[in-house]
Amino acid sequence: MANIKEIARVAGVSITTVSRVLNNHPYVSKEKRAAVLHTIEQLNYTRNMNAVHLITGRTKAIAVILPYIHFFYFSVIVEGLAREALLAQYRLILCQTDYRPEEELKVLDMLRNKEIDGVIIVSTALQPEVIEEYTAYGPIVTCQDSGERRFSSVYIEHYSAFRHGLEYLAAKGYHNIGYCEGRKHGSSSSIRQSAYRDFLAETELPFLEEWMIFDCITEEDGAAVLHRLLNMTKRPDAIIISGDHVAAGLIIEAQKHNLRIPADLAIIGFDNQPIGRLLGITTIDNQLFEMGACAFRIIHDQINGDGGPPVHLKLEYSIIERLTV
Amino acid sequence: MANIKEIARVAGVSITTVSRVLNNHPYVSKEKRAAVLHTIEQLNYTRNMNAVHLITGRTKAIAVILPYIHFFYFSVIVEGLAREALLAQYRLILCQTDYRPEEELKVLDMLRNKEIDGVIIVSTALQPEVIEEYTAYGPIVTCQDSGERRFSSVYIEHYSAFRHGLEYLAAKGYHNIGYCEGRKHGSSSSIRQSAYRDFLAETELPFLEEWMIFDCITEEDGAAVLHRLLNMTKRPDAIIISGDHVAAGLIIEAQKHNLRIPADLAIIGFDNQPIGRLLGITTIDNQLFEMGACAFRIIHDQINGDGGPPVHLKLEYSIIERLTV
DNA sequence: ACTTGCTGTGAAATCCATTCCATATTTTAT
DNA sequence: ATAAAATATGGAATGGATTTCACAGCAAGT
Repeated sequence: MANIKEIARVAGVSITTVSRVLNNHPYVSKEKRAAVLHTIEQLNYTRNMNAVHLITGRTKAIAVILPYIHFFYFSVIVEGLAREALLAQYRLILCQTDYRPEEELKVLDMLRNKEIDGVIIVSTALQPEVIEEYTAYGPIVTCQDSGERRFSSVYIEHYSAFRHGLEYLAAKGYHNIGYCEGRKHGSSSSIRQSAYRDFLAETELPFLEEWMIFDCITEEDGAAVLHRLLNMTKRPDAIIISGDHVAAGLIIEAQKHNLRIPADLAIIGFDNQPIGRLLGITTIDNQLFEMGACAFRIIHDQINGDGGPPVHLKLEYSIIERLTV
Repeated sequence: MANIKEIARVAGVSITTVSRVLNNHPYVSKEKRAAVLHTIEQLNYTRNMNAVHLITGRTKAIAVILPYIHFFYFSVIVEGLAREALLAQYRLILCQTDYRPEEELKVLDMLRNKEIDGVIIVSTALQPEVIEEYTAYGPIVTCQDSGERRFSSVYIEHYSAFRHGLEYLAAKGYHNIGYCEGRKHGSSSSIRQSAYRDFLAETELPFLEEWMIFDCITEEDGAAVLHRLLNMTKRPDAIIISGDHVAAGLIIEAQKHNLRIPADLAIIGFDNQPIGRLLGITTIDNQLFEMGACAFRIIHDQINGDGGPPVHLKLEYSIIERLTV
């Protein structure tokens, strides 16, 4: 396979000149440029990018850490990332780590290894302190609210968004409010739990341990929630659910059992998913696509700019009123 | 930043010895190994992987070409890919190309550039002939039925699967069968269209141009389909829809308009999505996760094995009978 | 006529690890 | 005791580009 040296030899110029042509540098005469381009064509030459990466110390690649890709939440964020990456001609390395810390650390090590120019953490099992140690090796952006860390973040305020949802339900006259969550442990999950507990405590609304339902990941988990609700001696009259698809599961199952929404059970979801739009689910929009897009733009700026202080960008959520409250 | 030379100097050994330790090669004395490891620790050294990639000519990275990630179909295939990639300790480079040929070609060029060890094409706008030209530079696997090409593939037989669905509807007594498709142009889309036309022609069932409905991508497109159906003078009594989420949109909208499923309209979907399970949609399961997993295993074998002839792996689909037919 | 600045060109250093080859020492087999 | 094999180690070539530096020629400014 031809290399730059070969091109130089055949074209009768120096290696430097070939490199200049390759990189569109000035100060190459028309004749030599043409000769080089012709030789490149003729020998079917392409640059070995690994050599370029080695000498430049850049790869135009960014790693994305997330646990799974086939969840709506993650896939929309990645969609936002990918759109911007395409525009900026960067590569995204999808590092699906299943929330395994050792795998996530391997990805951060890629930053030390110079394999990548930055890391975008969509969701992680790692502590912020651990992530901070890697800021020495390159820019890192999270899509979680991690406080004033040495790495950047794009986030919505889950505490506030969640409370807003609860206040909305309370204002509509619902006083027995349940709560559905995905993972029990997890940074934004914990924030939402505190918001829930704090709100109920402050407003002196009833709090039952069994009204906090965890591990609701899929549509079918949502359907299962209905049966748990039906078996309760005291049942909530409203429920806040992280994920419209889970809410959809609950609603569809509720229809089968003639439970009226919102008369018997009010529901507010999250993520503003298409299925929620269709079913008329009242939801909290958290700008997932925009979050991905912003995360990319931030890291891109940090890679190509001054590499100044970390950016903390708060996105605004909004409650979309529909028919389930 | 420390490099291997520095480690060798400080540890008082040769560069070769450091490399041996790094790569777990035999023939290094306990003492020297310990000294090297200690120095590595002390100087906080890590390999520059770009140098490794350059000299070895391998990157343990595989590019994945697809148009969007936030569609169920693609995200589940990628989930399958990612699981296997994690096991094999390979990196996936997500190349979301929006079906732009020029971007897809750039990805294939990465194979020439030695940036990646292989390419998995989940869905593409390129012609098979174009893809074949790149097989010279490394292994390529598609998740589409492309015939006996010089690149590998994992696929289900869309023609046969689609006909099977139609036969199933016909056998159940439905004779006016409509058809909902995502993109009008596209390789598996065209195959399904032929299957539809062929079947109707052969069985002499009624064929109306307006019963072929295209650009049904989202749940909401599915809902829109209902309104098109309602406005038809002659309406199909059954419909086959590529994508359960689109079917779900149609079904949910149908409920709102008191159209009974399947009495007024039978529906068969594709992909065996969770939302379909929940709504009891009869569907054709096309093993998306498995398709991704197999695609990865095939390319992994080709990279690390003999690099023999292309593999063409056919996966079996199955009709899952539920309540909408 | 003379400095300054721009254009054009190439030699050589650099990025950093892997690996082939040569050599030295020690162990095992005959 | 001696040949053969295994262990241990390092020198130097290699992979393929970018970039700094030095220098030459030529046009413009004073």
